[in-house]
Amino acid sequence: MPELPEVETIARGVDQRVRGDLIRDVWFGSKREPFKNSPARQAKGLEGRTILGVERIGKHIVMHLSALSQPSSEGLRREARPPHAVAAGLPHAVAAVPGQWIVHLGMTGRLLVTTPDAPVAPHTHARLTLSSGRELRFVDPRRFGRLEFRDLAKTKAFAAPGAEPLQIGPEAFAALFRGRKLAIKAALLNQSLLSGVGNIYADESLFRAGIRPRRQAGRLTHEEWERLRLALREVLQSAIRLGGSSVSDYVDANGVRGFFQLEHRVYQRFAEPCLVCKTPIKRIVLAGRSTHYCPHCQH
DNA sequence: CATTTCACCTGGTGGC
DNA sequence: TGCCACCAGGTGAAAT
Repeated sequence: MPELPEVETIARGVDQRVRGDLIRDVWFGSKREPFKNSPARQAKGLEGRTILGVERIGKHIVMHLSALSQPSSEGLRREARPPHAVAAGLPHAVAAVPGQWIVHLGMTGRLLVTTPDAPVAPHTHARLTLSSGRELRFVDPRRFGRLEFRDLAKTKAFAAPGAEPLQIGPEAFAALFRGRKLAIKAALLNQSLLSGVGNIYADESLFRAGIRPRRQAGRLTHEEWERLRLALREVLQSAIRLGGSSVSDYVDANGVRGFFQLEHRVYQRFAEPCLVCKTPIKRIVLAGRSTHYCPHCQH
């Protein structure tokens, strides 16, 4: 389900509503699927900690947690610092033994802030009771999502391996692809090169850059790489502004759908006329994924 | 090592 | 209404 814009929207929404809150109690609904480390370990890492902030890294949602038994910090709640500031430097009051809860939504995962009495959806795998009276829930029918707790005192800081598409500059972007033989779309989807791009935004950015998805990544011209970098940035930023794409059931932390699906120009528009030239949109399978492009506008 | 394919899951849709 | 094939925003292990 969620790619960079959807994950960003959810992370911002969750951050807004739970930053500074204290996790009173944690409930996990199943023992196996979504847990990279055991539910017991995760509960131990979460309970009694204060949520310092929530941010997106690649397609991961990273919740920064205070050391155990730290009092809920009013200062932090008021400050409303941008999420990346939390990662950049934790305040010394809580820097001793912080931890991180890392949520990956897979295809169908949702992270929702609700009231405790809201009906519990099927496939709810985690419920965090917060001292403010809110509840944070993780719901994931297909169970491709993953939950993990990390203790920074014992492991190195979490970082997605790939570059952030919204930050990367022209030279670094070109360097990702130079010399590679795989299709440019497959390269865009490779999270160890770029982190955050998925099937929708790969197709949409290639259309906007006028590049066919099957082209060899290493054989694009420098100008094409740059067009692609800018198209990708533009498409991701627009999608974030519109709250992401709701293709079937995606909703943000407040249960609200996104609107970027209305801006899709090729994704899931097979056989429909290209919005630029009226040529029917093609659909192929590439890297095992449904792939859409305009045979006239993309070269 | 680079690249491709497939399994992992559930649920929705459309054809018969 | 039922059954079946096919499709879906992702990823990592296994195969090539």
